[in-house]
Amino acid sequence: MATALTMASPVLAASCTGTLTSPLPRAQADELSTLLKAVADPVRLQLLSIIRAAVPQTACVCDLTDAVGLSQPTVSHHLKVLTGAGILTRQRHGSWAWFTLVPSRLQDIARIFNA
Amino acid sequence: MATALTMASPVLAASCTGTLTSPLPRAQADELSTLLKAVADPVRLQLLSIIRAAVPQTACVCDLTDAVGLSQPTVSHHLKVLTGAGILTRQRHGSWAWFTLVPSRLQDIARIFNA
DNA sequence: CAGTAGCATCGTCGTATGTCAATATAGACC
DNA sequence: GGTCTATATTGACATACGACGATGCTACTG
Repeated sequence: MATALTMASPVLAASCTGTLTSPLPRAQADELSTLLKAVADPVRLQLLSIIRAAVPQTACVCDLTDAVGLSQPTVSHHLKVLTGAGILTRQRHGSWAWFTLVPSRLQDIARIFNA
Repeated sequence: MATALTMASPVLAASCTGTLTSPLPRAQADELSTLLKAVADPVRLQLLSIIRAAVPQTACVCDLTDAVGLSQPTVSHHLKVLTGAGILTRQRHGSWAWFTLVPSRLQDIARIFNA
């Protein structure tokens, strides 16, 4: 029963997410809400803020697990949601998984409410 | 069991919602996510887009109910969530309830991901 | 004072979501 | 190969959320 949001690789277009300037058709509203739901969670906001503050905007799961004080599977789940929304990218270096911010994706969200 | 989000009058500070520039404490992440959850729903995005497109950025429940094709109680519920988040204001004129956009509140959301 | 129209609230139901323990997988190192 | 470490997946559970029908509440209208 994996929803689009829970899939690992990005399933949302990296651009063309739309704005609120004109009445949204339901399909586009669904797409936008999927992106917004990804960031509408306190833990995921914390994870994003931590990764964003890192020198290269990158962090591994173990660091993040310690930072938010939740179990490793839970953190892994949240990172999967963010990755599925195209907000993070995942890279394996050895045993570690490094998650990197996709700034343009955050701009997409900002643009929804700016335009 | 009314949560903060379901209350009618705005319960979130109209400003000072924070950004992702530095690691967020959990309390602030909760506050931010409450605001974001309000807009992370396809129906509420549609409602906002419709109100935003209106000439004075205002609409009544009956118009919105027709536009999104859901029951009146459901639309009323969504409007309550948006009002509780400070994104809409409610005004009764006679029998009608007019909901008006609060543009600064949308800017608050944009600012989270711009900064 | 009815009666009606517009909106809000209540109670309920099905589904989605967040969390964890347990387990599986992948890679490093001996 | 065997073991340990880091991460991912699975299954189960409690809670939150979105939808509706039924009902309550106002305010206009006769």
